[in-house]
Amino acid sequence: MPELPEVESVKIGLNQLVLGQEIDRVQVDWPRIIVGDLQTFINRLSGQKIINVDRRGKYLLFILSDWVLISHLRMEGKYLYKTGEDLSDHQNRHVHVTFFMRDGSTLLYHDVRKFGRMQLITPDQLDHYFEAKGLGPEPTVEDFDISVFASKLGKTHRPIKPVLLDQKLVAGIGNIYADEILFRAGIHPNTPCDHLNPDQIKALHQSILEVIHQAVASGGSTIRTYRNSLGQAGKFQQALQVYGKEGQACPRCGSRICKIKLAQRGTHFCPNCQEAKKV
DNA sequence: CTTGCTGTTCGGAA
DNA sequence: GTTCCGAACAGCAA
Repeated sequence: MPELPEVESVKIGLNQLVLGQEIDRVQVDWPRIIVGDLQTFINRLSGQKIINVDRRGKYLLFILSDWVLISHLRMEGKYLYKTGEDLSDHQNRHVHVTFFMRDGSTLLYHDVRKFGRMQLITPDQLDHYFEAKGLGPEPTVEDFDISVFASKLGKTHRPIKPVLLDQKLVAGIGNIYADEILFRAGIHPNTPCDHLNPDQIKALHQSILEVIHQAVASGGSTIRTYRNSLGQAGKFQQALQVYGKEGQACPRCGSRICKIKLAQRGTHFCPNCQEAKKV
């Protein structure tokens, strides 16, 4: 489910719900969710206080007294917060990790496909963790430098879409926003990166900043099942122009939106507005 | 019933 | 270095 805007919305919701809560104990019903030793994970979380909830790319970061809990929601991970009296969803078969708080409330991790992952690291390992993954800059005006972006694009002949997805040139873009960004920039998803001219790179950089910013402001997109931790759907799906619009009229020129498979991912684009650049 | 599709990431093989 | 494929899973549509 979640790309950067959805994770950001989850982060904001969690900060309203669990800030200052102290974890009493943790129950894990699907051990594969946890990276590293399960018992160590459980032991270390007992007694930890939630100082803050942060985000880097699509990674959710629970800043605890002594540890950082890194949580990746992958396709369908969700957090549900329940007060002490509210036992709904405790028996839900898709709840795989339960955080029992000292005040009796609970934080449930719900993940239908069980693809999500959680890992504990120390605060001083945080920078190294993301550096080791090669995670690119946040798509913000402050962090996302166009000259660095242009330089890296010029070094690869790969099609632009999978490059946007691989998190290394810029963090947080997933399949939905990649298609929307390329449509707004008027660039065909199959265009080799080293064929993009300076105007196209400028348009692409600008589209990345704008689409992600607008999606964050809209609380993300709810395509099938996404909800933030307050149970709210996103609103940006109403602003989508090509994703999931196969066969519909392009909002700019009226051509029919195409859907192809590119790097094993469904890819939507307008064959007229995003014509492949001649090589 | 079967097949193919889905918002992600990782690792192995060609 | 790049690309393809499968794996990790469950549910839904055709």
